[in-house]
Order: sequence, then structure tokens, then C-alpha cells
Amino acid sequence: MRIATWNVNSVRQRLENLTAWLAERSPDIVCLQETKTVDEAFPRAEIEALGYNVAVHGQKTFNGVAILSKFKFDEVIPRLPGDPADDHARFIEATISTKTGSLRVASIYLPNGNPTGTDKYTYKLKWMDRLFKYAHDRLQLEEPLVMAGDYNVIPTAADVHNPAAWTADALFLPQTREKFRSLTLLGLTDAIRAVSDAPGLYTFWDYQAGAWQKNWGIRIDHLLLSPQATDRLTTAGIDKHVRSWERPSDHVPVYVDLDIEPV
DNA sequence: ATGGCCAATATGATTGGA
Repeated sequence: MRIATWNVNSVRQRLENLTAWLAERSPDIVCLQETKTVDEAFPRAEIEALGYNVAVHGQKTFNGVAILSKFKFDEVIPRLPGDPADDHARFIEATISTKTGSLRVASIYLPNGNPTGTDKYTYKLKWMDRLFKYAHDRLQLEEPLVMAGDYNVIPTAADVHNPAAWTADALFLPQTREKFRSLTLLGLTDAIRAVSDAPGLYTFWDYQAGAWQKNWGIRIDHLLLSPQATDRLTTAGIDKHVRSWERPSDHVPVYVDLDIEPV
């Protein structure tokens, strides 16, 4: 079972890259972020034609998440619990049936939080607290769980080309990193770091200032695995080459292979 | 880490992104 995450920065602008990457990597389940469209305008038919079921939770202009799956969804739940007044489309989870029980996958678009010192950063921290509560509750189920998405968190200095330039940024502030670390301390495993300690593993390069050409990257797209998923982890990787394609997203896909069979 | 970008919007300037 191959599960991936990709912040596509507009699914409609990225449809050609998305379909090319789906053919190349053949993921079974894909979590998308920043789809930037209302559900009615999501290119559902084009993706269904490639053999995927599609679950969407979008809104006008910004944000928007989705899950694609080669296997049918048993359950689809949009919105992160904990704040009914939060109208940002940043979370959707789904379950599918496997030979050893239910597999749960969440597509997460965690708030950026810049500029710091504003309500945007407060919103980010509160959202992370809600995500902690969600993870804590779901871990009680003791089932394979993959929380995949754009966390907008640089976990450590090894995950950024120039740490000094990011010390005051909402993605790298100690309080941000502490809240991300609390997720791993709950028992979730950062899949990429489970397979490699190498520096220079990035998932995002800014469009500006020639960041891609200079490899000024950061690692902010993560797949966090429950113990029952981690036990079955065989591979984790980053499709860096996708950043060099025509009209790319500023993020690239990240994926894991889990030794789990669908029904 | 901003000189340089990109996407969406009743759009031709503004907002959001990271």
C-alpha cells in the first residue's frame, strides 16, 4: 500500500503534473492540499478516469484538501474537531478496509502562521493543539493511521538549508517545533526520519529568489504514522524531481510504502 | 528568505502563500 501527500498549489493548475505523477509513482492513496477550489469545480472526472475514488473538502480561493484512493472509502469525515467556528478547509480523513482491519488516512493543511505576533500565529498554535487532541483520540483505536500533509513545520535544523534565516519564522519558532514534537511524543513516527538521517531532504522550494536552483529548501510536508502503521513501514521517499517539471507546485510529493493489503 | 514567484479574484490591484 503506497500512500502519498502533495501540496499541489491549485489542483486545476496542476492537473497535468498530477496525472503524470500518478502514472509514474502509482500511489494507492493520495492526500492533496491547497486544492484552491470549491468542490463543484474539482477535476473529479479526470481523476476518477485514472481509477481513483475522490473525497474533497474545498472552499473558494484558498486552502482545500482532498483524498484520492484506488480503494473505496468506508467513511469520509471533513473538518478537524475542536472549533466549529473554524471555516478553513484544512482537514479531511477517510477509512478503507484492509485484510487486517481498518486503515485511516488524514489529509492535513496546517496553517502557515506568518506573520508571527498576529492572530495568524495564534490560529496556527490553536490548530496544532486541536490536531494533538485528534491524534491522541485516534491513537486509542490502535489502528494503522497516516496523518499526511503540509504541516508548515520545519522540525529541526537538519530540515532547512539555512536555519539562521528561519529562526523568527512561524515554521521554525521553538513553540511551533515543540508542538510538532509533542505529536511524535504521543507515539507518531515521522516516516522520512524513520528511514534516513540525511541532511538536505526537502519538500518545498520557494518560487522566489531562485530558491530551487540554489537548493534553498525546507522539509515541511510530513507523513506521521501510528505505531500500527510504523510496524508495517517498508519505504519512504520524496519525489524531488517533480519540482523541476514545467509549471510545478512549490511543494513535491512525499510517500510511504506500508506492508498492508487492501481487502 | 527575498531582486527575482505564483494563484485566485467580477481581476487589471490585492491578498495569501512560506
